[in-house]
Amino acid sequence: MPKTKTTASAPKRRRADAERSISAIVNGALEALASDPDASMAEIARRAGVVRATIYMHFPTREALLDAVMERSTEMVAQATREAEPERGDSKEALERVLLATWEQLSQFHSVLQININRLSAKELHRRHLPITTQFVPLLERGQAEGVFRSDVSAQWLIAVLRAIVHVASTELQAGRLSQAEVEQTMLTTALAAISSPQPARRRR
Amino acid sequence: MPKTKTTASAPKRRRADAERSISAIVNGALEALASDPDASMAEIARRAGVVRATIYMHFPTREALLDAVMERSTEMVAQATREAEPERGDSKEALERVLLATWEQLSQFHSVLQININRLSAKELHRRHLPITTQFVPLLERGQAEGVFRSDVSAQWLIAVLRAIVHVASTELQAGRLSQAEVEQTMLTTALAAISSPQPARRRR
DNA sequence: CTTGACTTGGACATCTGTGTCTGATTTATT
DNA sequence: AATAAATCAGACACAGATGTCCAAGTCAAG
Repeated sequence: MPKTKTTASAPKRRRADAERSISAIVNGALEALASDPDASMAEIARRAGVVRATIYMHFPTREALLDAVMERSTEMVAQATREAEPERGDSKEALERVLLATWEQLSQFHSVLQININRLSAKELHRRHLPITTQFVPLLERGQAEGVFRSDVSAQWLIAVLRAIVHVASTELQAGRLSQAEVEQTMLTTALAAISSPQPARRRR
Repeated sequence: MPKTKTTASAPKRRRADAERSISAIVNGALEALASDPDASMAEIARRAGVVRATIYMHFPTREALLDAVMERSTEMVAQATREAEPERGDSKEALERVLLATWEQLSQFHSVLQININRLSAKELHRRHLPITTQFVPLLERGQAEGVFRSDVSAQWLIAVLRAIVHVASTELQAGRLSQAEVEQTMLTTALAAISSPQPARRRR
């Protein structure tokens, strides 16, 4: 019985061990590329506990594998973002919540991001990040409408800035120039400062 | 060959055409790497109007050439920064002035930066950027002392944030998501917002 | 002008990585 | 147990890049 309530539009019926291999490969790739952005297919295969030819059984080319890796990465971040419920509650709090959630994921994937910055055009990169970035749009626009986030620049720009700040926080942490303890706070205050609407006479409570 | 580590302070007496070749090569490399971060030595030679072997006459290895390219790039940015006089005048104005100056340079070198992000460790990268970054320190610390820039985070962090913002502005411009006209203003306001000291009880008049 | 530094053009060896193929073997499914 | 799918192990062709080398020619400097 094809109990195929599987994923997207292409439910290839594969054997169970094939499925296992595929995820082992993608995981291995993730692992290998994290430590070396130019990791070869051989190295990836090694980490996946698989022979190189097996990779080509499922991914016609290296590019295809990288695509799969990227899709998986973005999906995980998108998932985490979604679970942080960007639409719920106070704008600022929601933003902090979501930033923290994506933040944790990003540490794993910052090298994959680097890879994709290099191999994809800026346009393509942007397109593939949509599953993540689009989730921020309603949040930011709501905040803008409420006067909480600044409206003199586009929501798109705010998103770009946020991403940059999260990324730089990750970098500074890894470089040891920020301690584990202070990163999150630092990141959040800076992010908030960067996108908050200038307060002519806002009263804190 | 007892080649003692020749730094900038060891001006080998070369013939005039050698000097010419060297700068042609570095320029060609800059040009080639800008359009393709993985440009081969052959491609670089072609752009420099030189034969491949000539490159090896002056740079023992590809890495050495990349180092030279990087040094030149950072020196140019450092120069532009210096000329913007980071220490002069009102903190905020000085910062804007300096940011605009480096901003113009960065558009040329953002691909070189990418290359170095990949080939160098974060520590090494940071070290080589010192000629630029150190120039920001006095400016930012002065601003912090004046209460203009926020002091609840380190000046180092502020620098990292500024760099990220400049970089993202460059990216957004190239992607066409910001117009030539609005980039600079957007960048400046965001940068200022990100690092300005929070006004706890600023009163409107 | 003469010498030596520099460049050219090309050949060459070497290396690394990708992608293909094949035959033997294991494994999942029915 | 039978069958087909998947993996393994290893060889192979191919491409591209790096770095070396050399013989001949060109150019700058004394």
